[in-house]
Amino acid sequence: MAMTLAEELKGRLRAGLAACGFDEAVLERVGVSQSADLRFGDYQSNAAMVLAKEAKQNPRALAEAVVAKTDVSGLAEMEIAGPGFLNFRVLPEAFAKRVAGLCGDERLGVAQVTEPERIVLDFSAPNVAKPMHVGHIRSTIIGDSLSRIGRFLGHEVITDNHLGDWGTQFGMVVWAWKKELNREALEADPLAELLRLYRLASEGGKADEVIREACRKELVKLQQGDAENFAIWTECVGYSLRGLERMYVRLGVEFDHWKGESSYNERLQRVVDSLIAAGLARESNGALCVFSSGEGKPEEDPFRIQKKEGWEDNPMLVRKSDGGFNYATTDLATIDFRVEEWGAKKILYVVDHRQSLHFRQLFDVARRRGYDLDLAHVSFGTILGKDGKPLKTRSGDLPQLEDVLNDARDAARVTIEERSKLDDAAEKDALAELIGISAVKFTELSHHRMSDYVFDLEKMVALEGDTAPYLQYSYVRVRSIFRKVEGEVDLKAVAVQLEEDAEVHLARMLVRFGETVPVVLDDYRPNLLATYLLELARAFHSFFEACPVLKAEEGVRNSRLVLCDTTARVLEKGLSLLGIAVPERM
RNA sequence: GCUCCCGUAGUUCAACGGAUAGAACAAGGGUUUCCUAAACCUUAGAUACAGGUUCGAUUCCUGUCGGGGGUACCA
Repeated sequence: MAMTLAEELKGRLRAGLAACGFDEAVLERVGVSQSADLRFGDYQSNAAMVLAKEAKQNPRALAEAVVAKTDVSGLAEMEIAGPGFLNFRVLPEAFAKRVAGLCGDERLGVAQVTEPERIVLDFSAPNVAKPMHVGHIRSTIIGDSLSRIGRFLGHEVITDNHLGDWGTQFGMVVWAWKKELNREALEADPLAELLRLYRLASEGGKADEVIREACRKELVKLQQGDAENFAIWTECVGYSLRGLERMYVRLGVEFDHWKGESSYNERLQRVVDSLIAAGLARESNGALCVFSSGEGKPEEDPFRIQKKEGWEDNPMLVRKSDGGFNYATTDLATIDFRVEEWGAKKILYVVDHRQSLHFRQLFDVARRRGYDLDLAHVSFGTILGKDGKPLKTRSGDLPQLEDVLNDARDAARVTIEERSKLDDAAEKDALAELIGISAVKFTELSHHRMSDYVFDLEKMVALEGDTAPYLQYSYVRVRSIFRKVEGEVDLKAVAVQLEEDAEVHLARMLVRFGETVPVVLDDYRPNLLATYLLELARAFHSFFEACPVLKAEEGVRNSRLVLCDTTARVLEKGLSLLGIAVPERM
């Protein structure tokens, strides 16, 4: 029922085209989109240019005919521009009507999807043996935001933290644990001791093949059910989970499930058996592998690769020559589980783009096993240092996430001391935590997920410009107005009137919320929502400077209060979809 | 070698195939007896290169150059 302005205009335009004699099939392809530049109106359509070409007519002549037959009265003014664009300039009263509608609308103009999907969202997935580092924020923050947006749009989203609790790093930790564990250190600071053990094995393994081999053997023993290794593993996981939970609480991220790789252990043999039975896997160099299906061109085949000698096989290993399983096996078992137990129709993996080949192989094998599933790798770029080079996971020198969050909080605390209106120290501390973490999250979400991301803590916590605090501040400014309103105002009964440019523009931005949120899921791009919110906040701040609210004559005042209230609600909702909360004062 | 991703102002980032490529930071100039100046207003400044498709290309295709990733027992 909540039709957006773009949809309403599209309907009017199609009716006009029908009146010009175009048939249904043609009308289906006609769209109306937001204009990038307001000089060309609010919305535009290229229908006349497209249709004129097909009908071999003059586009501007066709446009003239369409304008004559299209009724946009009460909604917009139509004009023809450039090579034949149909531009719609929305009338202030139409915006006013829309804003009044938002006033009583819980969903703020965002329609529910007509066909809800059951979507499994796999994100964050840190390794359990190590503390979270900055490299984990992309998946965690993007995934969390996508889950919130998916749910708001009406999808059934199942979030799952697919912990790395069963891989090679555990062979390393177990090996080092047996050799070097310091019980006292473990009791004093379990995560630090676990990290020490991991590094010991990691560094040792780099230099010494014997150590690498020993670690692999410990892993195989663990995976085959060795009691001692399992006991060590259980203890390690317990410590790690407590540390991880603390981070997720701070980040405000929750999961429906924490099903780590280990929970699929008993399924692995079955997966492998079924692959063999289906003729999909065979042995090669001691390992069990899935090879190319032979369909398609070799350069598009994830199982083929060209080396100097020509095209060679590039198989996916499902069992190593030492008998251990690897994560391809686990991922296949995980797909089985998600389909069988959760009825998944779609699975999204929010994972680093470096794993794209793995996912291409995985998805192809799933297809060959007969699944008709929508599988998507929501990949993202690398985190870079200020030198422009990737922060390498293996260096061991990545800043830990906890330190980053603390630094952000502390930087926010300094700014608060300088500028805040608050005086209570505890309140300032809480605000610092909120603003610091919001700033980190928003920095992440305002970037296109595919671009490499320069990690610059100073800029992240600068707290000015295109940042979360800018948005939060605009919310605070609105709330401040409402604390000073005298008397009760029934906003739903107000006649909204838009006179000033700043009012019209703010209304325009408010109305666009309903057109913005749904497109985020088209290509899994929270940054589109982040960008929209910045633009909305900018419109509000300009309005705030140009249009006094409380001092205005009552009718104007009430109309502006509606704009203010709707702005606050859209900001609050939009930020919450990004996983960011708003303060009442700052 | 093959393959995937990325090349946009000095810097960090935007831009469903649309019109004169938007912001922010940094730089310059202004705004506060007035609802929170973490703000507003304002001045400068960019699509790596060469072709192609198109009425129209930052966007799609081809090639070149540059950066990063992946390329069988790591995840």
